[in-house]
Amino acid sequence: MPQNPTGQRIQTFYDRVYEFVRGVPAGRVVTYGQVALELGSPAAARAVGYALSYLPNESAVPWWRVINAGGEISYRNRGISADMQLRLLIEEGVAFGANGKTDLRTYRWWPEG
DNA sequence: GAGATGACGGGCT
DNA sequence: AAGCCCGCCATCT
Repeated sequence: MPQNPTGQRIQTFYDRVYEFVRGVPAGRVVTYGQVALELGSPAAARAVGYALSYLPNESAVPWWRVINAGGEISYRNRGISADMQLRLLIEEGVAFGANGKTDLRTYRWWPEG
């Protein structure tokens, strides 16, 4: 983990991504761009996805509740992980249509609200 | 410091 | 509607 000269732990952008995502309740979702926005870097959606790519599937951080702006599962069909994400969300009550999309107006979560 | 990397996003064809 | 293209960002070499 990165540290400053005095040995104190530096909170990187990635750390802040994990912190924010941990606050997303079951049955709700957020988008990559939204997380970036909430963290103060509106255009860092890509970096958000990159940060989540380092998490193991069994992470305490609910990475599966983060989807793209189109209401779809991303992950580029990389192995079984995309299927796992879809399954986990459905188990939590997030409905997906035959087009593979969910309704963000219904399931999107915003902090403090 | 320049170049590469990506689970993105929006605009244009 | 489905791609393609390009800008953006944090990190790592």
